[in-house]
Amino acid sequence: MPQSPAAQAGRKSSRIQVRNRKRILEAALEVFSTHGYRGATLDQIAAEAGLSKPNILYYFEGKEEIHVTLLNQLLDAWLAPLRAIDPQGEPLDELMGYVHRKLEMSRDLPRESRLFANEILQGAPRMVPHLDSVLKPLVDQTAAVIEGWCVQGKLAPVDPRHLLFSIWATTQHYADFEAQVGVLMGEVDVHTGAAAHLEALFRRLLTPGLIVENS
Amino acid sequence: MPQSPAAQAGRKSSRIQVRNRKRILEAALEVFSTHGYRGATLDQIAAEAGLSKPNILYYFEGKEEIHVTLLNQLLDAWLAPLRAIDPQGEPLDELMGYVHRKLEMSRDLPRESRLFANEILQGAPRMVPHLDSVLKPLVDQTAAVIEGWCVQGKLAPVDPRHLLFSIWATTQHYADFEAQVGVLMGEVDVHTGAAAHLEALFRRLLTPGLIVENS
DNA sequence: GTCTATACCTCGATAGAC
DNA sequence: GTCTATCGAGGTATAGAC
Repeated sequence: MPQSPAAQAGRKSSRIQVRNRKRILEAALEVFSTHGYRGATLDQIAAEAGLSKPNILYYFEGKEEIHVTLLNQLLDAWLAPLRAIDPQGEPLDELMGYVHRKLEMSRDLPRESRLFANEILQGAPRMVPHLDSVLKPLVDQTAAVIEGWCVQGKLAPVDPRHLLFSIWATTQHYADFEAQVGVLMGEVDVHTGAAAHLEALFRRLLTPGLIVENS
Repeated sequence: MPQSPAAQAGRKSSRIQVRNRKRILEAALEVFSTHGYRGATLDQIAAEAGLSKPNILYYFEGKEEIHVTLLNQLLDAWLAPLRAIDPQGEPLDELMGYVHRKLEMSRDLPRESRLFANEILQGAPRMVPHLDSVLKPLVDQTAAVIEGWCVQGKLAPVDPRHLLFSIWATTQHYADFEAQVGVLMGEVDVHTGAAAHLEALFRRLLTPGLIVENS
């Protein structure tokens, strides 16, 4: 009597099982990110994955488990640039590097961005525990580092958390609101313009000792 | 044979009809903004409005018409601060005033913010025509004004459209991602801190002639 | 492991009494 | 104008053959 892979926690999986789970999650990312949790259907995911609907449910207990698995699995990669900030590095370089890496992620991984945006926008019903246990400690830690840089005078005084919000908001905007950006910018190279703009925006904010030029 | 109010285009409406349509739209704003279009149900809207489900459908042709009506009706109020930018005013004051008005709208009208965010995030299927006919001309016009200010040296050189994106993204972030902001900031006064942060962020970007202090 | 068939439910919309 | 009752589509999930 074969047990569903969804139920067998620690058991070893065959290559085909691993491959199918991957295909399902890839398809689910595509569908959930464009239609939201409620708007996505198992039919769409099955079609996208090239499997039958019952076969999907052989690998996952249900729609919700697919979604939660996806969120938790992608959060690590999504937060990698934040973890990569080096407390020993040059403060301005570290933060500007973070801005540009986040912007590149919006360009290269827009589906991930929209997946999280959809979830948080609706109150993060399936992610609050994870936000609390994973994101919050990481942000607290990073905030302390930035705070230290400010005290040392390596950065202009800034509230670390609001700074992070601004970086997230401005960079992810290009992925999350792409429909609107597309209408307003037409066919121009959005990414290059955005990179230059955000470079100016955050460098001016963070550079210590800026004053108005005497004329 | 009574005709549904939904069908009678130009006919005069009774006071009770006006009131009920208002109650339905108010309820719909609450429900659509927290669950998205697909996640919202007529049952929820009916319960929120204190009416029965068929009664809702006496006033509107269907779920979609309620949503479209809501979007088109609220877009005007939502864009008011942008229209309020005065080409004759002091450039820096006009733009900083816009930033603060947008931030106050995120605090006072978070449901409107999330309603639009949900819609645009999923490709704005029911709003692209309106974005094109209403938002785009307004943005083009405002961009020209800002461009002029830059040429006159009243502002630091800046791409007007990316500037607007940054203002929208940073201010609306506090409404759209409130669930995440709440987890990361706890019970502190978010609005006051955000206002101070955005004041610094955009004033530094836009002030002409900033240089690094000689020490 | 994967399929067809189907049970069962939720939801949008309608019928028809009042 | 508003209600109860209900239809039919579409959705998640399961049964059971292969």
